[in-house]
Amino acid sequence: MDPHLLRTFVAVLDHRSFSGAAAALGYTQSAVSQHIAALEADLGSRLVERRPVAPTPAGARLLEHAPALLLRLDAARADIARLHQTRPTRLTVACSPAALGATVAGALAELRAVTHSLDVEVRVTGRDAVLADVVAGRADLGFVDGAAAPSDPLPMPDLGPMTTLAAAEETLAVLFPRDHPLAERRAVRLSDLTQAQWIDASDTAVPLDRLRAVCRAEGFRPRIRHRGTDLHGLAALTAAGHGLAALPLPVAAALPGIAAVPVSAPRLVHRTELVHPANPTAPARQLVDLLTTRRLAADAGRR
Amino acid sequence: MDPHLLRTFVAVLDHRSFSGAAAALGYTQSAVSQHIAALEADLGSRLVERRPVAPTPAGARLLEHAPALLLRLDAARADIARLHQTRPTRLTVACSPAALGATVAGALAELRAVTHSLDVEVRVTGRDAVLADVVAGRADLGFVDGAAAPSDPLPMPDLGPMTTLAAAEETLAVLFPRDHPLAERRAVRLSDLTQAQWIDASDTAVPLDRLRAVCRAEGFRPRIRHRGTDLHGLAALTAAGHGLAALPLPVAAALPGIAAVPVSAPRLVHRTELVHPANPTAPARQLVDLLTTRRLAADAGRR
DNA sequence: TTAAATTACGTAAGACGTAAGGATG
DNA sequence: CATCCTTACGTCTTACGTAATTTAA
Repeated sequence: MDPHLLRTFVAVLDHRSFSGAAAALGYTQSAVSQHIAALEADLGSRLVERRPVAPTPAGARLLEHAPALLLRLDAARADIARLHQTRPTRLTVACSPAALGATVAGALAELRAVTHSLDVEVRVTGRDAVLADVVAGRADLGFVDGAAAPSDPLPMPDLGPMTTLAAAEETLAVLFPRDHPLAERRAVRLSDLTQAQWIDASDTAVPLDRLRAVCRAEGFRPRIRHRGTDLHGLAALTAAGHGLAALPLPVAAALPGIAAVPVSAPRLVHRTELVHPANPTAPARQLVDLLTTRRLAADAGRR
Repeated sequence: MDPHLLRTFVAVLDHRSFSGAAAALGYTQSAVSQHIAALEADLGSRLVERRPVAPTPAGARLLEHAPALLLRLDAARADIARLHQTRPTRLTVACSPAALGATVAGALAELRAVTHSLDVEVRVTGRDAVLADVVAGRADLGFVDGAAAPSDPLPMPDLGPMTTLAAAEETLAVLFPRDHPLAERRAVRLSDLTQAQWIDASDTAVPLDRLRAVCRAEGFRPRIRHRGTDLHGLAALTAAGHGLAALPLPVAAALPGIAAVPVSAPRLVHRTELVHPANPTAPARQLVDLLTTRRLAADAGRR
């Protein structure tokens, strides 16, 4: 199970094609064919159904492991690379769309005010890509968002030594089209909406399986899928009646054409967490410190 | 980062010797030396200090990833192997020592009574080895134990698609020597014992870092280390005054020469969880079903 | 018939063992 | 000086590309 073979395996199933994967990876078709054959020989099962290209049951099992494995391999490499990097003058922040709210933007502004000649780059990507970027060292730190019980941490996959820090907690809201019967409500119960039409926008809004988990309920069946990280596009889909979506209230309230209604039950918040490697880069540590002291100040002020 | 190279890397640091690792892995010293050199060239850092053999900082980082990576590689292989296995006539159960209490033993007995010609094997190992055995397919399922708040799950590392099931909850107890001042108490507060002398017996008793985690306190400093899975030996160490240990009360009460005192605060239980792959073998599923119906019966009886 | 995967085969790189060479306690 | 790691080198295996062959929509 050479990582190269796993990488081509994943690419083949992503592209649903041997030749497509070959082009993407810079191999010839033949090499890709040999890779898959080698993996299948090694594991003693057919992994890929050909024409059309699709995973066999064994291939499906392998697909549950291979991406995580490749990610952690990158994480190991990045962890070591961080050791002999010289103190960098650039801070790269990976961020999921709903995490880029006032708290995060404000903290970044404060950081730029405090530091001189610090080049800050913000990459807005899907939730999984944030973690992947941080873990593989393509970003110094990341902000991920999700729904959770108040002061409960978000679940994170185990990809090596990482530290998380609560960055913000906001009211969770549901996006309705303006003419929806519930749009005028002061609040809605999420558990009443399990049978509603939802938009599967796992990169942008709170993923539906997360809603299922925090509500401990089935349902939240998607009607349409939204790819990408475009909040306005998502709002447009909701406004046009394609389905509902869950977002933090401050973000949702600023979106045009929709009604944002706070969630009253179960008691949930929208949570943003900062995640960074256990051995962060210097500017990353600076931002972490800044957010920590901010939180301490806020906590003190609240008393 | 070929898995073979990672494997020798781990072996070298385990054995603190190139030649020792070579013997263990069936290579020549030379091959091991070349493996390490190849890894170091690939990652661009020295990973191993020689004479004496020890990890460099970069090597230490890699050591946080390599074992998990290798384990998951085994997990992937085992997951696929389970697919084309024929319905087996043997059930292999991996079990940590404190998990093998009345509930687990009883369930196994019931299973043997119900099934004909089922060969059951129980492997008692350390906590981590239970997971490794299950994940790598050396056991059909495992029982792990630990301390937790009532009805809270034990934390599990993410090693792929796995299912856990609460198997038993028992009172948590601390082992004292008979002549200890607290030995006659009806109950003790764990939080009062952070400064006591403890035995580091992470394979057998509740690991000290787990106690720190559930108490949210520092302390529980080990005085002596106990390796292996021998409950009676552990009791002997405690009886001789080497230090305290935490175990489930039913197990602890049966040990000779010591006093077992229930823990009253923080509110904690000793928890045993069954862990099995998402695609379990047939007899594993049978045992899971048996335990589930048992729990349902117990829950019904309690009302 | 044609797009697409497999097989055959040649070259070049890599992996491992043997054995000689260094370093270190 | 003895132990243990490294380097040099020879052999065998493996990986990949080119090109011919087979397969399936």
